Amino acid sequence: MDSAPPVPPSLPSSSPWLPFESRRRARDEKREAVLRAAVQLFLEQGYHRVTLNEVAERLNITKPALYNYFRGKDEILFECWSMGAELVDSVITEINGGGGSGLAKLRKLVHAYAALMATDFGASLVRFDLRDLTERNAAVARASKKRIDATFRRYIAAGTADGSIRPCDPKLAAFAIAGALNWIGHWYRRDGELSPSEIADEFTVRLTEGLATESRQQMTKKTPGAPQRRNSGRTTAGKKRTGGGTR
Amino acid sequence: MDSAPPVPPSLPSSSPWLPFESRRRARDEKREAVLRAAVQLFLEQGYHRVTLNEVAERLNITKPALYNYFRGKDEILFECWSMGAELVDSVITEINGGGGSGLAKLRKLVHAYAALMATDFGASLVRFDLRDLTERNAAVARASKKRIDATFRRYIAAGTADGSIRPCDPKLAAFAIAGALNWIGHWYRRDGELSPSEIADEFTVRLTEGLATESRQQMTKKTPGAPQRRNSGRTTAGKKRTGGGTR
DNA sequence: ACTTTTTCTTACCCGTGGGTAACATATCGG
DNA sequence: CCGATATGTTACCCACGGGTAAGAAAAAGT
Repeated sequence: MDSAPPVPPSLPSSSPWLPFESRRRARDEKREAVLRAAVQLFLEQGYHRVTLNEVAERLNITKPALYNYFRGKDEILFECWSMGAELVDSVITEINGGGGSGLAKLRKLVHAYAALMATDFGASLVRFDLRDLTERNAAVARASKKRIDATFRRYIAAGTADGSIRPCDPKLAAFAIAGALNWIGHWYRRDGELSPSEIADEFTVRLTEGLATESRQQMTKKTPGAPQRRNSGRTTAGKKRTGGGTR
Repeated sequence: MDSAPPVPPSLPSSSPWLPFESRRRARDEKREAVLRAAVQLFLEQGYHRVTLNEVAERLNITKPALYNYFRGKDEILFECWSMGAELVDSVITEINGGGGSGLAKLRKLVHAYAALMATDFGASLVRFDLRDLTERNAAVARASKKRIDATFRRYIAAGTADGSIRPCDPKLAAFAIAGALNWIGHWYRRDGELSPSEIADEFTVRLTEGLATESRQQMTKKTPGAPQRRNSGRTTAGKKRTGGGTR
């Protein structure tokens, strides 16, 4: 729990860094506790119906205490949103780091993203209204969303280029897949019949089976390294400019 | 503004019914005008950020005048939602009336539903928060949503039964398809690059190709006689042709 | 022990916006 | 032309909730 900070034992035990660090950590923990309480309430009742008094009450403090950690209600909302965005970002970084065909990467992303949608911070990505944020924060959030969307399209485009995915419009295919995934955040219930892993597994299959070049077959962990291209023509030629976000 | 009531000149002008009817119709037209203005503002800015004064202002009246037609803000929201629900219901009734395999019916539903998501009242189905309604109205809305979801599952189940759809879990398949469709209501923009019919066509293919037993092949354009926009420009670069601004 | 800094509470402000009351004005049947 | 009904306006109420000021209480530093 408390990993000893790199304090040389030769130093007097009165090192000012330890208290400082522990204090900062305590503060961060409290800050995060606020976010956990807030995100739960926001998802449960909706941002506008949750009062800061309620958030504070759940933490056994009073409303003004919250202002020690956040500038205002909308910043709390934004930080919740950011927590979710960071989760997605780390997933993407992880996948980018690994190898595999475009289809393989897409499947990894679908699987992880589906599981994320079943978490509070993950769901907040799609259930919070960016218009509740300040313009500055909203811009950050929009940029984040755009990067995520671009990742879906990039994997799909890469898949059509390497032959693992049939030719299709990456933009619309990404919309369809991301839409189905995002919607999980709206219907998933902790006390429901479906477990997050069940959902993730099933969606991974269902959302990509229509795209794969290799016809239906068990998609094992190992994606065949050399998928025979049934479309031996210059598949890359069909690649449409996807990168260009017009906005 | 005041379209002359269709009064046949042959009838005696003293018929009590015509004035009554025309009056009631005028009232209904105004009521609907309120809904059109409201749904637009709600989608644009979000329910909680729209004031009744704004709605009234757009109609060149004042806030209390709205109370001649609605009991309160939440009822306006509900009526907007209901307009969308009725559109879906009529689509379903139409499809149920016709024949075809489970897959065929599913495709018709996907196509019509996708197009609906690109309309104001259609989008309101998925972008309004049911928790803003009274408990009574929310119950009605939930029931409606449930019926729609059940229809998706029924078509899928019917498809697996008649062999047009491969075996799968109807519940999760319906979630995936409905999710992708519902998400249209969140990203579609009138001034975007994609026309509603393009979206509907593409989603019809993309969302069902993984389910069909018969492998890929052109699914012929036996799309139902939905009044398609004459925007038959084949290229994806559909111009930002957006006709009549209802304003 | 003392000061200083951080944290939290009590008490309050006040803009906002849904909703209402009272009154004015068309509209209609007769 | 005249009441009755519908429709709309001006002026107001007031609950709600985000945000702040001032100071107590608890840690931390010395």
